[in-house]
Amino acid sequence: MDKQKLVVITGPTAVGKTKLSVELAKRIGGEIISADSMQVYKFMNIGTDKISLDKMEGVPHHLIDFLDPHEDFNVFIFQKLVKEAIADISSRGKIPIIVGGTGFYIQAVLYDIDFTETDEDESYRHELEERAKSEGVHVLHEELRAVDPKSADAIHENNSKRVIRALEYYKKTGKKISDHNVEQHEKTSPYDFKYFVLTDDRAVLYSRIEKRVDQMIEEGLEREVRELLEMDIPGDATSMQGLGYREMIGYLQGEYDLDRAVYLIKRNTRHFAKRQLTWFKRERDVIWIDKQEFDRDDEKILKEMIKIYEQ
RNA sequence: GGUGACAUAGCCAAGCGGUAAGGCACAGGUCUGCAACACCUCGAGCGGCGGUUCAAAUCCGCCUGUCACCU
Repeated sequence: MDKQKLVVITGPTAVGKTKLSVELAKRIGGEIISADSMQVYKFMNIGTDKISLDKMEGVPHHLIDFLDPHEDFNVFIFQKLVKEAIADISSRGKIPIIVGGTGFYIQAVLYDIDFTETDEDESYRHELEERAKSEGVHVLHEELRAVDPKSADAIHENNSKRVIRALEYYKKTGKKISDHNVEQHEKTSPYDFKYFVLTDDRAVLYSRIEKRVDQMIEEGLEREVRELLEMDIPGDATSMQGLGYREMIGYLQGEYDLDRAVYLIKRNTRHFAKRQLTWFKRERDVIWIDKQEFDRDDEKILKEMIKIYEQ
């Protein structure tokens, strides 16, 4: 049986994925699945630059605007929902188009990485988090070295999140996460996919980011964040860690003024874009679309993408 | 015009005679259940010229620039 066809459109934030994806969906008979860790949340529209209903132009969008901001979200949940969405879309004879900038999520789908080996019980993780605070991460890193030296080498000891996860994985499965990673990395994709990564000149990208942040402020990001706080969403919720939200909260709580908040949002978004680019550079099987080479003309870019898609 | 202060990397900033802290930005990178997360790596020889000294970013002189005050 032929593999399921799949199109991925990604790239750094503000590169212009959204508009292009709707147009592509219309031309190839596709539906869009968002691969964005923040656009899943309801009531978070301005800061996540969520696509509006009329801009969807009738193209169905999945995994967007459905989750309450109190809820947690992560790759594992994402992966499960995406599989359902893909099945749903293809059952209707449409092509799933995954659009979004969360590289880790895309990878999880494309290579069907297995995250299911550990259960839901988080008590051991909490215990490790406590110990990291009281005894220091260094101790945990040494413990990791004793059971899984490869991971200890790969994970810097300051990176407590990853040290803890590696330890948790070992405790729960009796296996080394480094071995698991190697296994998963060797997997071939169950899909017949085209993985497009949009990019542009760095300076152009950065100025687009700054312009977009200014726009968000004009559109009322402050009000949006204030309303979320009034809904009693804790500042440390996954949703509130999103770019723009976290910084606005600092401002609303009086830690700094609005100018500082805007500066921080711009800076952090630039950093984010850079990290995204770094991520995609090391991914396999990506097709880079440098907007500069197409005179930043969507029509030319679409033609190129469709040409590649039909191969 | 005069008097005084200051001039150290893209920005902020230590240094006070012994061979340039740190922070931010920028750049590069790691990532397999929080990923819009978390984490790592990374630069100059001190405004210019001359002098003192074994040794000067550090002391002296002149020049240039900036700021402050005065006329």
